[in-house]
Amino acid sequence: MTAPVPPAGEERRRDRDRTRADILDTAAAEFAERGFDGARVDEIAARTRTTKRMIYYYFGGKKQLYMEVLERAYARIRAAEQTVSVGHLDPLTAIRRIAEVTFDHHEANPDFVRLVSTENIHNAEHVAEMTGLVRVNTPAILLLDEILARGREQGIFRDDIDAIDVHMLISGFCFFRVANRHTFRAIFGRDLVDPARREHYRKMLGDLVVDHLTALG
Amino acid sequence: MTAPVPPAGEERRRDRDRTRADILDTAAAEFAERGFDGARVDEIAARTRTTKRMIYYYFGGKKQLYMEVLERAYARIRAAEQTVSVGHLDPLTAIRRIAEVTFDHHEANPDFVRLVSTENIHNAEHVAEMTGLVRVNTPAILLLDEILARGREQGIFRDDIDAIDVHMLISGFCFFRVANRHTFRAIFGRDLVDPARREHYRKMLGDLVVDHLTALG
Amino acid sequence: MTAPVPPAGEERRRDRDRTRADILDTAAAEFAERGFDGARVDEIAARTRTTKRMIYYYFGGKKQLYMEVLERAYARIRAAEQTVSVGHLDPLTAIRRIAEVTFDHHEANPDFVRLVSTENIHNAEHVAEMTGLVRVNTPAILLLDEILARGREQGIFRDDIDAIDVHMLISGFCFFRVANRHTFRAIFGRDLVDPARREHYRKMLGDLVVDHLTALG
Amino acid sequence: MTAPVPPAGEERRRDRDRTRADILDTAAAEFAERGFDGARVDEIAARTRTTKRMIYYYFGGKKQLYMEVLERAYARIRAAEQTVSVGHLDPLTAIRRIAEVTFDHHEANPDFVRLVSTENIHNAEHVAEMTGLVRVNTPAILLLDEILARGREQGIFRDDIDAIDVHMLISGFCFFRVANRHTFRAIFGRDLVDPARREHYRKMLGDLVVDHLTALG
DNA sequence: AATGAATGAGGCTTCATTCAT
DNA sequence: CATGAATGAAGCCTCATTCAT
Repeated sequence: MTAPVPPAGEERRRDRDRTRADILDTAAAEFAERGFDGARVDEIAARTRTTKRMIYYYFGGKKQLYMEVLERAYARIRAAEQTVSVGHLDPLTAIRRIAEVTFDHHEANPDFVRLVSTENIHNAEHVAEMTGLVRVNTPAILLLDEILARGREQGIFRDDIDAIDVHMLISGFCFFRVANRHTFRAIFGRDLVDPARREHYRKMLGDLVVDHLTALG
Repeated sequence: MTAPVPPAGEERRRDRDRTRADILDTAAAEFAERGFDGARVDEIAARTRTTKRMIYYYFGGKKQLYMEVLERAYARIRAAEQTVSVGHLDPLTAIRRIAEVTFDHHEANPDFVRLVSTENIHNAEHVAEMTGLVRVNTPAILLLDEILARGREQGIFRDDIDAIDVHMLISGFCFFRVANRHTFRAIFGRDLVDPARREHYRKMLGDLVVDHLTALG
Repeated sequence: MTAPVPPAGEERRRDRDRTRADILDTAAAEFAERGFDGARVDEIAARTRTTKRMIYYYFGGKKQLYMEVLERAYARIRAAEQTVSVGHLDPLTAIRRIAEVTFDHHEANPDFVRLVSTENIHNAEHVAEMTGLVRVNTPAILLLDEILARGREQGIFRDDIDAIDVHMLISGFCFFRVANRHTFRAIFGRDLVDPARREHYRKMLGDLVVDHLTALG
Repeated sequence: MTAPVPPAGEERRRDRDRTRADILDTAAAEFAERGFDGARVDEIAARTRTTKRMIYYYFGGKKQLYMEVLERAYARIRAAEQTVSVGHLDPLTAIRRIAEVTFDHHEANPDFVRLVSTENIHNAEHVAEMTGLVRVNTPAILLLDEILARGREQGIFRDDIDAIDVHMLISGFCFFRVANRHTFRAIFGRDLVDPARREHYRKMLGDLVVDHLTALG
């Protein structure tokens, strides 16, 4: 009875979503590559399957496009964090695991790092407008909080460092290594992202955090 | 009534230097505030005692002006580092002192931090062209190197971390705290540069470095 | 529970008419508010129960929509004029009555005034295409003509002023008061449409016409 | 001793002024022809000796250009009015003279009329921003005021009509005749600006004002 | 009869830079 | 040594309209 009529609506929606995603991917690359002001809407359009007009049709403008790119980038890093389950690990191992995941994600997503750098040059004015980012990011803190609490209960962690401090320490290390890679290399002659040194820095970060947390304070 | 005959050559040179310095100061603020692409030559000129034409006259263009700004910013931070004399201090105290000086300089010079962020968005292409920067920056590494060597001799420092790693660790911490202040605050609700938390982070950095260097590795 | 079977044809037609009327009302407001070039098809659609696509479906385009709006506006003002019956009045009273009706209609329909202003900026090119407008407007002149004739017969009206001149005089007064209200107020500080001055101007117009028509010429 | 050096500065200024005037003239024509929203910056530029860029250099933007056009148009009509000296004329003749001057100026400057129509479509928002227009326009009222006062003293003018009312009456007549010329012609078949009818309307206006002012009220 | 998605053409504006003296 | 005037190229965005079902 029900003829296999092409599900026009759905197919269109899929097209629409694909086009949007295409634009978002391209825009993410362009914004990461050149920053907000350096990025060109024409260039994004040219690297896309569609036309410049579609950017305005789907996103409204350069700024809104940038904001969706940024929001998606944050969502992804937090999603990656959520995949690690550390509930069953002892505090030391758990904290090391989190450091490693963060390290890996920054390394794998230099564009995310560059977007965040760009956003800070703009004083986080766009992020400030994104209600929802707080919600998306708090799980990361809650997780650390729980691990730190367990560590303190066991008497192995100092107690003058809170979850946000640990997050800053880990993120700062990972972020700087990727974000400042270029000036660092130009000035000190060392490529912080050289694969040959990857394990060294990955371990260094874990040690660093553990050494500090387990020190006497 | 009788005006003193102007000692033409010298006074002109002084004028020239003053104008250049005026432009450089203004440009530093503008580039730090908005990044390279966001900065406007017109805006720099407007905030200056002179005219836009002079920027081209003295510097050649936006890019060259930016490069001089950047070069001066690096020279200043390294000069600050050179003022500390740690030769007479024991390795632990010396390394703590260096961390503090770096911490203080980043805090006091957020514009430097923003310029370096901007430069990294541009893949350090300008810094790469600045041949003198390596020379200006190596003393910082040499100093650390000497301290680390002393510490290792005394058997109190681990030996799998070199001077550049320590520099990265210290700079990364100080840099992130200032550079990512805005997104961090928007997302986690904590102002990393809040004066009330200044001592906490300053001590945290020192502990961090020392805890790690003195751990067993 | 049992929905009444829709009398398809008629109901559809009614739907159609309602949608058309909805669009026309909204478009009238938008064109009056912003002029032809300032009006936005998107905006009209947004203020409507239907979608932009329907505007093209029912009217063909912006220009045709504008023309229907204009035609309807003219039809309405002339219809209002037809409601007054002055055949039984003496010429003086009749002419005063017509002046008042015109005055009232302009005051009550500033949108009509603005549409006509807009149309004149376009050199009445649309009105010129509207073949029916002449027919719809001649009764107004014929009416005046008849009154003037009676007045002249009675020896109370001068004879160097014809019906079209009187119409121009009355319309001009009423039109200017509404159309140029804004510049007049900005420049001379007087709101010509202030309710407190309404009777003054309404009487002034009647006097004006009568004084002139009954003068010796 | 003083060589006839070309007065560079002055010459340049003259060039500048000529270019500005060229743009203003062209813009006045374009804005009058098509209204604010219908006018095209590109079109103005094309009809000019210079380029589109110069419009932004000299005026800042479309809106500012429009405002300067409008301001100049008002200044000109008031300047024309100031050229008539009516102090020595008896009130009746004086008021007739003013009506004629106004009539002539509207006829000679249809662009002024169209600009004012356009401005009213925009609710006089630009005129409202022009401080100074009030000052430029009040002399016209003061002049009328003085004539009306003299007429009343002599017992020949009614006293329920003030200077602003008279100005409205005269302007309204002149303005409508030019502004609504096109719709009027399309609908009633009469060209109000036909030279053959010029004297008729010019006299009609004078009579109208005088008949009304000298009526018993 | 009705509609959501798409779009080519053109709009206004801004930028770093150079010209001409 | 210094400068006011000028500008080509490119930027972001909006418009009325049509496509494809």
